[in-house]
Amino acid sequence: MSYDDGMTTLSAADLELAHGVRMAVTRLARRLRNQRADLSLTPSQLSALAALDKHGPITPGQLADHEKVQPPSMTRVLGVLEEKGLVVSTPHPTDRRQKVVEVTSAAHAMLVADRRAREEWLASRMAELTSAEVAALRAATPVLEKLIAP
Amino acid sequence: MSYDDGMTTLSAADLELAHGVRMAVTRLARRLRNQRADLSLTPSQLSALAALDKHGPITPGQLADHEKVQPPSMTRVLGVLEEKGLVVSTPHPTDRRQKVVEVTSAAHAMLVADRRAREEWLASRMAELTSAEVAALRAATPVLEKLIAP
DNA sequence: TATTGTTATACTCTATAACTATA
DNA sequence: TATAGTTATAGAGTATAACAATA
Repeated sequence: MSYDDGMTTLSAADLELAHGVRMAVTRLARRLRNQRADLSLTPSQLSALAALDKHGPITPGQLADHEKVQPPSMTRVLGVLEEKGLVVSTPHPTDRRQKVVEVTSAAHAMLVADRRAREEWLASRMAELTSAEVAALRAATPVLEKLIAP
Repeated sequence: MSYDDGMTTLSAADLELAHGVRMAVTRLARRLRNQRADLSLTPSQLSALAALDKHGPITPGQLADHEKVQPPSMTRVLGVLEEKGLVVSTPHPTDRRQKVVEVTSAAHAMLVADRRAREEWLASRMAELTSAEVAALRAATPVLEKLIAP
């Protein structure tokens, strides 16, 4: 593959492989999303809950920053999630203006089960591959991760 | 890889590979989405425009079905796209209740340029891979496509 | 005085219901 | 009478502005 320093032009072969990778990755990601069970949450609610599960107990302001929404929007999202018993809030240990929210164990279990179900779907699809195809997939996974890196 | 006929249990190794593939594919797809230029369109508008570009001149009703929205919603989306000069509508050739909408050449060029830019970004990322890594990617692409199929 | 979070209010997007034109 | 599309209206969701509590 040619080296692109911003001055040279990418070769047609480079772009053709990039096209194939983009199409395959984009479509498989969509298929995986479609396998998601109906959790009766809006995209914003699910995204906030997953971020909270991943980044541990944080304040609503920090979560709003992470999710790139305004604080009043996060107030509403957290209100719904708390009503559903998916998050709980506790007073901030040192600053009484703030509070700290975290996912409940029920919400964590729900998220884990959902990820697991999608991975089981993918594994069952992979069960129809030849061993050479599985090997190709295994070899490519770290390469895909490397593309994501920076 | 073990064969899953719906009765046997998936092995831990199967699920581990599925986990790695899911993570890599999901994250790379997100990175690719983030590379999208700001086209000043809402997700619904962009999705409808892309579907219209792909599936040729069709009626608003067909487009609403494809996009899984109600006809009145599509009326509004198409109104915006028409105002922006991205779609044009013509009378239906045989049924005067219907009409046919299609993307303008400007909109088509915009979509092509946007895809091209994302593929150039990906190609520039791939330029930092070793030739063995590129080969692994090339070998895995048809496998990813096979997983999507149905 | 500055900051965190909430409440008040407006705007956007999509849905259902009602309407118009045509088959 | 049934169908395609539009208009009227309501329900979510998010934003900005104003407010209350605390640092």
